[in-house]
Amino acid sequence: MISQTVEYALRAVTHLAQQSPHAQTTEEIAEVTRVPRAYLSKVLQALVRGGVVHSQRGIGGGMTLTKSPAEVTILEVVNAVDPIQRIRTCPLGLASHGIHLCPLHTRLDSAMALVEDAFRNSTLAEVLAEPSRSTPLCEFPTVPTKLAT
Amino acid sequence: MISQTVEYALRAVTHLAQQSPHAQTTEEIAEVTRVPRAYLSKVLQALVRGGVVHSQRGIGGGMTLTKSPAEVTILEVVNAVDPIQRIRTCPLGLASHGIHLCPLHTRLDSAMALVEDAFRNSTLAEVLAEPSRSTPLCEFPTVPTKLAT
DNA sequence: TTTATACTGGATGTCAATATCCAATTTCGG
DNA sequence: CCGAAATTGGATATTGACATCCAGTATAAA
Repeated sequence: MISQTVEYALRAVTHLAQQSPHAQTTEEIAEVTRVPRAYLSKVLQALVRGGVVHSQRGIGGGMTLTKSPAEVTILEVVNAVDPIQRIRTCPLGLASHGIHLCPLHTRLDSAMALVEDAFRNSTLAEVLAEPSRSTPLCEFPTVPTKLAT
Repeated sequence: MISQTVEYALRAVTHLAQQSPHAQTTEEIAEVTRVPRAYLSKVLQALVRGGVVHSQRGIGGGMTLTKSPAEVTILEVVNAVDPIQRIRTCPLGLASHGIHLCPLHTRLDSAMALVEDAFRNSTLAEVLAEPSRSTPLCEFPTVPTKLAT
């Protein structure tokens, strides 16, 4: 349902948000997010083309978010690499269904709309701010507990 | 997002529901639903294994729903051919996230849950009964007729 | 200006989803 | 029983998603 590429992209921008506004190299991101380095570079390229991420070559360069984490939605990230496929015309090519989908495809598209809305209403800042027992990408709790590992 | 296989499966069971309880051959379903015949037979096999569809060989045989259209949910059909992938453990394999997903993956899984719920609360009978300008799988508006069962 | 660093783009490889084909099997009706 | 109808299962393409590799290019710093 959620492609591997989307999963990778979200991990990458989450790390960029955590380190914002400091640039991170592809290599650094790959290690923290456990994404294959070579493939990650392709995913990041898509994010750059999508305007979500800025890239800077050369020493001291790397990747940064183009906006603050509070302004980047999950949906923007998803759309940059693997857009949600909404059903806009009848998949069977039935002319009479062209604009007004039949009940079946209306339901399927509604489900896609639910996902789109959920992603639209979620920002990277919210993901990082949410109190939780675990921190995104991080093996250990940010707030130390007396629980031994 | 929604795989081609799921789309095909839903078209097939929709047609079976429309013709319920009369058996339909793979060939008949393929024509109406515009699904490649050979591939459709594989999809139907999955539906049979999933208990959604019953198959009968030989002359006069074909495919029928195992239950009435009112009892078959979209989710059952989806689960039979390409189950919704819920996120149950941390995709990064972080031990500390094992059971309690981080906020990022919690959000992604919630979106999948939304889809699952939408599909669970939709039956084939509802899809067929819903007033609409177009009828599932049918090119022309259905003319209200007296049905003999 | 030189050099190390880091992204970019193209070529290529791998694998699962999609799709096709056919022989084998079951079943009904004559 | 026999033959036609219909599904089943296995073998085999084809395609796109995922992944790797490397030469080329841009950039900061010395």
